[in-house]
Amino acid sequence: MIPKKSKYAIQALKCLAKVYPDQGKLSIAQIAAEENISRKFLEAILLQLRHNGIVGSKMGPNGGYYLLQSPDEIVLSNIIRSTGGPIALLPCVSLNFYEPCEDCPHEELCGLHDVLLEVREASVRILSKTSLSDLINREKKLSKKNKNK
Amino acid sequence: MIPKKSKYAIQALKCLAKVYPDQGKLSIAQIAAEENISRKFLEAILLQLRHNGIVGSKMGPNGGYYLLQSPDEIVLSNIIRSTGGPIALLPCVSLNFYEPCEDCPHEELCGLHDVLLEVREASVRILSKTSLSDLINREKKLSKKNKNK
DNA sequence: TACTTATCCTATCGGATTAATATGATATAT
DNA sequence: ATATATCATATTAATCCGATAGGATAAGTA
Repeated sequence: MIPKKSKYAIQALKCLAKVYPDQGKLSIAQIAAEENISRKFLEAILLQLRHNGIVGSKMGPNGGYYLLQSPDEIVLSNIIRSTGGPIALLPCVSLNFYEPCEDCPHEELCGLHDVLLEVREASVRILSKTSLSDLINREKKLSKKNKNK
Repeated sequence: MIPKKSKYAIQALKCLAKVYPDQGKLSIAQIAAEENISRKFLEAILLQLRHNGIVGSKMGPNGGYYLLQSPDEIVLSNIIRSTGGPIALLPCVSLNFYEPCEDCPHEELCGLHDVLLEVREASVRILSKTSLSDLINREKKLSKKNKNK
């Protein structure tokens, strides 16, 4: 499971992506209201995203946050990792939260390790080819599909 | 991430699978020693696996635990679920730990939900086709590969 | 300059979960 | 009977997560 932090980060970035081209900038308060996220918690999240080079910010009146890359360059795997969310099912197969199993003499001989590597690769494959733009497009399609009913 | 409980369960069942055909039975103490797992913790885990119909047990001297199905019928997804390990990345896409997102008006219109469903399906596809026998076979292959070096 | 608006930053809190233990009851071989 | 093993429930200690507090800093505006 990924933490709420990662989920909120994705939601917030989706908001920023929607206003991207026109020097799109939104304040914490605006995003928090739009997505029903605790204002203070979101503040911490956006700060972290800034430290990870995903968003930029401007202080003062009329300030706010904005994307540093185009919405189709920002992919889910990157967002999840930048906010401390693990993708792998065990630390021993995690890229960013790697920790060896105690008493596993040879990781390379462990069958479970081997299978869970495959699982991680399958997950990352999907998450790293899905960008913010893709997310938005998906929602457009889903909404069309739903109207036809 | 899955809890250690699930990982230990898989290790313990792999032990039982290795002694399966000949009315294979092992005591908690034997498994705990073999796999370096806390004896008492393992006890709780095996109890849970019994309640989930995966192993059977016999009390008293010469007692112990044994598999109730053949090792190639017991798959990883089942073990993980039986020990409380979530596979999905968010509760809203989990089969066994489902919880709707608060303030997500229509789950079916959520792009993230849509993507994470794909991720879960990819993961489950692998985990539900990998049995204890497969795990053991994998380890044999890995060990051969390693000798050739 | 004074004031207001917004981000920056660090510290902290309560609650939940996790991994592990403790304790004693129950069953079954010899 | 006694020793050996599982059964069952309760408790602990540590960690993590989601959220909050409070003040510092920067930038626009009158």
